[in-house]
Amino acid sequence: MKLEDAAETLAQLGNPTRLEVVRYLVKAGPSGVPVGSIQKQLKIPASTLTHHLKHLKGVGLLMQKREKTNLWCSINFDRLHEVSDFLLEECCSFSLRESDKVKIERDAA
Amino acid sequence: MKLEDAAETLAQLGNPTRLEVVRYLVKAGPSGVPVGSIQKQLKIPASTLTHHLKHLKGVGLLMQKREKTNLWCSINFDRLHEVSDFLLEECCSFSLRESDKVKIERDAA
DNA sequence: CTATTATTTCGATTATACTAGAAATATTTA
DNA sequence: TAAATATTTCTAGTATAATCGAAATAATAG
Repeated sequence: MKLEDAAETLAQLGNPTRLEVVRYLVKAGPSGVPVGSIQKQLKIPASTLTHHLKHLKGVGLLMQKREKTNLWCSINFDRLHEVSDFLLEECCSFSLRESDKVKIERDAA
Repeated sequence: MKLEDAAETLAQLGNPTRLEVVRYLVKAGPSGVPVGSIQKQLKIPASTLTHHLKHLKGVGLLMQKREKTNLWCSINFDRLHEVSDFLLEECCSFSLRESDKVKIERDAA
Protein backbone atom coordinates (compact mmCIF):
# COMPACT_ATOMS: atom_id res chain seq x y z
CA MET A 1 0.00 0.00 0.00
CA LYS A 2 1.39 3.39 -0.99
CA LEU A 3 1.86 6.00 1.70
CA GLU A 4 -0.44 8.48 0.00
CA ASP A 5 -3.25 5.94 -0.20
CA ALA A 6 -2.77 4.89 3.40
CA ALA A 7 -2.84 8.53 4.50
CA GLU A 8 -6.00 9.22 2.52
CA THR A 9 -7.69 6.13 3.96
CA LEU A 10 -6.65 6.98 7.51
CA ALA A 11 -7.91 10.54 7.01
CA GLN A 12 -11.31 9.18 6.05
CA LEU A 13 -11.33 6.94 9.12
CA GLY A 14 -10.33 9.96 11.19
CA ASN A 15 -13.74 11.58 11.17
CA PRO A 16 -15.86 10.63 14.22
CA THR A 17 -19.07 10.28 12.25
CA ARG A 18 -17.43 8.11 9.60
CA LEU A 19 -15.61 6.01 12.18
CA GLU A 20 -18.93 5.40 13.89
CA VAL A 21 -20.37 4.24 10.58
CA VAL A 22 -17.37 2.01 10.01
CA ARG A 23 -17.68 0.48 13.45
CA TYR A 24 -21.37 -0.14 12.83
CA LEU A 25 -20.64 -1.81 9.52
CA VAL A 26 -17.86 -3.91 11.03
CA LYS A 27 -20.30 -5.21 13.62
CA ALA A 28 -22.92 -5.78 10.93
CA GLY A 29 -20.61 -8.15 9.12
CA PRO A 30 -20.27 -9.08 5.45
CA SER A 31 -23.98 -9.07 4.67
CA GLY A 32 -24.12 -5.36 5.45
CA VAL A 33 -27.05 -3.03 6.13
CA PRO A 34 -29.13 -0.57 4.10
CA VAL A 35 -28.26 3.13 4.15
CA GLY A 36 -31.54 3.87 5.89
CA SER A 37 -30.76 1.53 8.77
CA ILE A 38 -27.46 3.26 9.41
CA GLN A 39 -29.24 6.57 9.29
CA LYS A 40 -31.89 5.58 11.82
CA GLN A 41 -29.60 3.66 14.17
CA LEU A 42 -26.86 6.26 14.34
CA LYS A 43 -29.22 9.22 13.91
CA ILE A 44 -27.23 10.84 11.16
CA PRO A 45 -29.08 13.19 8.79
CA ALA A 46 -29.55 11.54 5.39
CA SER A 47 -27.58 14.07 3.41
CA THR A 48 -24.72 14.00 5.88
CA LEU A 49 -24.65 10.22 5.75
CA THR A 50 -24.60 10.11 1.96
CA HIS A 51 -21.72 12.55 2.04
CA HIS A 52 -19.68 10.35 4.36
CA LEU A 53 -20.54 7.11 2.57
CA LYS A 54 -19.20 8.65 -0.62
CA HIS A 55 -15.91 9.33 1.15
CA LEU A 56 -15.67 5.80 2.50
CA LYS A 57 -16.45 4.37 -0.91
CA GLY A 58 -13.86 6.65 -2.46
CA VAL A 59 -11.05 5.00 -0.51
CA GLY A 60 -12.41 1.52 -1.05
CA LEU A 61 -13.56 0.91 2.51
CA LEU A 62 -17.21 0.63 1.56
CA MET A 63 -18.94 -1.73 -0.81
CA GLN A 64 -22.50 -1.13 -1.98
CA LYS A 65 -25.10 -3.31 -3.62
CA ARG A 66 -28.61 -2.36 -4.64
CA GLU A 67 -31.56 -4.56 -3.75
CA LYS A 68 -35.01 -3.18 -4.50
CA THR A 69 -35.11 0.36 -3.10
CA ASN A 70 -32.44 -0.31 -0.55
CA LEU A 71 -28.75 0.27 -0.98
CA TRP A 72 -26.86 -2.24 1.15
CA CYS A 73 -23.56 -1.17 2.59
CA SER A 74 -20.79 -3.41 3.82
CA ILE A 75 -17.23 -2.95 4.95
CA ASN A 76 -14.30 -4.05 2.84
CA PHE A 77 -12.47 -6.03 5.50
CA ASP A 78 -9.45 -6.58 3.31
CA ARG A 79 -8.99 -2.86 2.90
CA LEU A 80 -9.33 -2.37 6.62
CA HIS A 81 -6.61 -4.96 7.16
CA GLU A 82 -4.37 -3.27 4.61
CA VAL A 83 -4.42 0.06 6.35
CA SER A 84 -4.08 -1.54 9.76
CA ASP A 85 -1.07 -3.46 8.47
CA PHE A 86 0.49 -0.31 7.03
CA LEU A 87 0.67 1.27 10.46
CA LEU A 88 2.80 -1.56 11.85
CA GLU A 89 4.80 -2.25 8.72
CA GLU A 90 8.52 -2.65 9.17
CA CYS A 91 8.35 -2.28 12.92
CA CYS A 92 8.21 -5.98 13.77
CA SER A 93 11.33 -5.96 15.89
CA PHE A 94 10.15 -2.94 17.85
CA SER A 95 6.45 -3.56 17.98
CA LEU A 96 6.09 -5.50 21.21
CA ARG A 97 3.46 -4.04 23.47
CA GLU A 98 4.33 -3.36 27.09
CA SER A 99 1.90 -6.11 28.08
CA ASP A 100 3.74 -8.58 25.89
CA LYS A 101 7.10 -7.51 27.28
CA VAL A 102 5.89 -8.17 30.82
CA LYS A 103 4.78 -11.60 29.70
CA ILE A 104 8.21 -12.39 28.29
CA GLU A 105 9.97 -11.28 31.45
CA ARG A 106 7.64 -13.45 33.49
CA ASP A 107 8.36 -16.46 31.32
CA ALA A 108 12.09 -15.92 31.69
CA ALA A 109 11.88 -15.72 35.46
CA MET B 1 -10.03 3.15 23.38
CA LYS B 2 -12.90 5.58 22.94
CA LEU B 3 -14.19 6.22 19.46
CA GLU B 4 -13.48 9.94 19.65
CA ASP B 5 -9.86 9.32 20.64
CA ALA B 6 -9.41 6.73 17.92
CA ALA B 7 -10.88 9.12 15.35
CA GLU B 8 -8.62 11.94 16.46
CA THR B 9 -5.56 9.69 16.33
CA LEU B 10 -6.49 8.34 12.90
CA ALA B 11 -7.03 11.89 11.68
CA GLN B 12 -3.53 12.82 12.73
CA LEU B 13 -2.15 9.76 10.96
CA GLY B 14 -4.17 10.76 7.92
CA ASN B 15 -1.90 13.60 6.85
CA PRO B 16 0.74 12.47 4.30
CA THR B 17 3.52 14.53 5.84
CA ARG B 18 2.78 13.25 9.33
CA LEU B 19 2.40 9.66 8.15
CA GLU B 20 5.80 9.95 6.50
CA VAL B 21 7.24 11.13 9.81
CA VAL B 22 5.54 8.27 11.63
CA ARG B 23 6.89 5.73 9.16
CA TYR B 24 10.35 7.22 9.57
CA LEU B 25 10.12 7.00 13.35
CA VAL B 26 8.78 3.46 13.22
CA LYS B 27 11.81 2.43 11.18
CA ALA B 28 14.08 4.33 13.54
CA GLY B 29 12.92 2.20 16.44
CA PRO B 30 12.64 2.92 20.16
CA SER B 31 15.83 4.98 20.45
CA GLY B 32 14.36 7.57 18.13
CA VAL B 33 15.95 10.42 16.17
CA PRO B 34 16.44 14.17 16.69
CA VAL B 35 14.01 16.63 15.14
CA GLY B 36 16.76 17.95 12.90
CA SER B 37 17.44 14.52 11.42
CA ILE B 38 13.81 14.09 10.49
CA GLN B 39 13.87 17.53 8.95
CA LYS B 40 16.94 16.86 6.81
CA GLN B 41 16.04 13.32 5.81
CA LEU B 42 12.46 14.02 4.85
CA LYS B 43 13.13 17.60 3.69
CA ILE B 44 10.34 19.15 5.68
CA PRO B 45 10.65 22.84 6.60
CA ALA B 46 11.45 23.23 10.28
CA SER B 47 8.34 25.16 11.22
CA THR B 48 6.12 22.74 9.36
CA LEU B 49 7.77 19.82 11.09
CA THR B 50 7.38 21.33 14.55
CA HIS B 51 3.72 21.89 13.78
CA HIS B 52 3.19 18.26 12.84
CA LEU B 53 5.20 16.89 15.74
CA LYS B 54 2.97 18.86 18.08
CA HIS B 55 -0.05 17.14 16.56
CA LEU B 56 1.48 13.69 16.91
CA LYS B 57 2.45 14.41 20.49
CA GLY B 58 -1.05 15.68 21.17
CA VAL B 59 -2.57 12.29 20.45
CA GLY B 60 0.16 10.42 22.28
CA LEU B 61 1.83 8.93 19.24
CA LEU B 62 5.09 10.78 19.80
CA MET B 63 7.44 10.76 22.74
CA GLN B 64 10.21 13.34 23.12
CA LYS B 65 13.32 13.57 25.22
CA ARG B 66 15.87 16.34 25.32
CA GLU B 67 19.57 15.59 25.14
CA LYS B 68 21.93 18.54 24.79
CA THR B 69 20.58 20.73 22.00
CA ASN B 70 18.78 17.87 20.34
CA LEU B 71 15.21 16.84 20.91
CA TRP B 72 14.91 13.11 20.31
CA CYS B 73 11.64 11.82 18.94
CA SER B 74 10.34 8.28 19.11
CA ILE B 75 7.12 6.53 18.32
CA ASN B 76 4.79 5.27 21.02
CA PHE B 77 4.35 1.74 19.69
CA ASP B 78 1.68 0.90 22.25
CA ARG B 79 -0.45 3.77 21.04
CA LEU B 80 0.04 2.68 17.46
CA HIS B 81 -1.14 -0.80 18.38
CA GLU B 82 -4.15 0.59 20.19
CA VAL B 83 -5.43 2.45 17.17
CA SER B 84 -4.64 -0.43 14.86
CA ASP B 85 -6.56 -2.75 17.19
CA PHE B 86 -9.54 -0.39 17.29
CA LEU B 87 -10.02 -0.73 13.55
CA LEU B 88 -10.48 -4.49 13.77
CA GLU B 89 -12.29 -4.58 17.11
CA GLU B 90 -15.36 -6.77 17.27
CA CYS B 91 -14.96 -8.03 13.77
CA CYS B 92 -13.05 -11.21 14.59
CA SER B 93 -15.58 -13.53 13.01
CA PHE B 94 -15.67 -11.48 9.84
CA SER B 95 -12.12 -10.31 9.60
CA LEU B 96 -10.57 -13.08 7.55
CA ARG B 97 -8.64 -11.78 4.61
CA GLU B 98 -9.33 -13.30 1.21
CA SER B 99 -5.85 -14.80 1.27
CA ASP B 100 -6.61 -16.52 4.55
CA LYS B 101 -9.92 -17.82 3.26
CA VAL B 102 -8.20 -19.45 0.31
CA LYS B 103 -5.82 -21.11 2.74
CA ILE B 104 -8.70 -22.52 4.76
CA GLU B 105 -10.42 -23.92 1.69
CA ARG B 106 -7.19 -25.55 0.63
CA ASP B 107 -6.76 -27.14 4.05
CA ALA B 108 -10.29 -28.47 3.94
CA ALA B 109 -9.79 -30.06 0.52
C1' DC C 1 -49.96 6.57 -13.28
C1' DT C 2 -49.78 7.78 -8.38
C1' DA C 3 -48.18 7.31 -4.00
C1' DT C 4 -44.62 5.79 -1.06
C1' DT C 5 -40.18 4.94 0.43
C1' DA C 6 -35.11 5.43 -0.18
C1' DT C 7 -31.30 7.97 -1.38
C1' DT C 8 -28.80 11.82 -3.52
C1' DT C 9 -27.81 16.51 -5.11
C1' DC C 10 -27.62 21.34 -4.28
C1' DG C 11 -26.32 25.25 -1.83
C1' DA C 12 -24.80 27.79 1.87
C1' DT C 13 -22.64 28.33 6.38
C1' DT C 14 -19.07 27.67 9.43
C1' DA C 15 -14.96 25.94 11.01
C1' DT C 16 -10.55 23.98 10.85
C1' DA C 17 -6.08 22.41 8.76
C1' DC C 18 -1.75 22.83 5.84
C1' DT C 19 2.01 25.30 4.69
C1' DA C 20 6.24 27.88 5.31
C1' DG C 21 9.10 32.29 5.81
C1' DA C 22 10.90 35.34 9.19
C1' DA C 23 11.92 36.29 13.68
C1' DA C 24 12.53 34.66 18.32
C1' DT C 25 14.21 31.59 21.78
C1' DA C 26 17.04 28.10 23.83
C1' DT C 27 21.15 25.46 24.49
C1' DT C 28 25.82 24.41 24.03
C1' DT C 29 30.68 25.38 22.73
C1' DA C 30 34.69 28.47 22.14
C1' DT D 1 30.27 37.02 26.35
C1' DA D 2 29.94 35.75 21.54
C1' DA D 3 29.07 32.48 17.99
C1' DA D 4 26.90 28.38 16.39
C1' DT D 5 23.36 25.10 16.22
C1' DA D 6 18.60 23.42 17.18
C1' DT D 7 13.95 24.16 17.68
C1' DT D 8 9.77 26.94 18.29
C1' DT D 9 6.56 30.87 17.84
C1' DC D 10 4.32 34.15 15.10
C1' DT D 11 1.71 35.30 11.26
C1' DA D 12 -0.81 34.93 7.28
C1' DG D 13 -2.40 33.05 2.99
C1' DT D 14 -4.81 29.32 0.93
C1' DA D 15 -7.44 25.41 0.74
C1' DT D 16 -10.42 21.88 2.12
C1' DA D 17 -13.92 19.61 5.09
C1' DA D 18 -18.24 19.05 8.07
C1' DT D 19 -22.76 19.97 8.53
C1' DC D 20 -27.66 19.73 7.22
C1' DG D 21 -32.23 21.58 5.28
C1' DA D 22 -34.77 21.67 1.14
C1' DA D 23 -35.54 20.03 -3.19
C1' DA D 24 -34.71 16.51 -6.61
C1' DT D 25 -34.28 11.94 -8.24
C1' DA D 26 -34.79 6.89 -8.24
C1' DA D 27 -37.23 2.60 -7.51
C1' DT D 28 -40.94 -0.05 -6.25
C1' DA D 29 -45.80 -1.19 -5.04
C1' DG D 30 -50.66 -0.50 -5.52
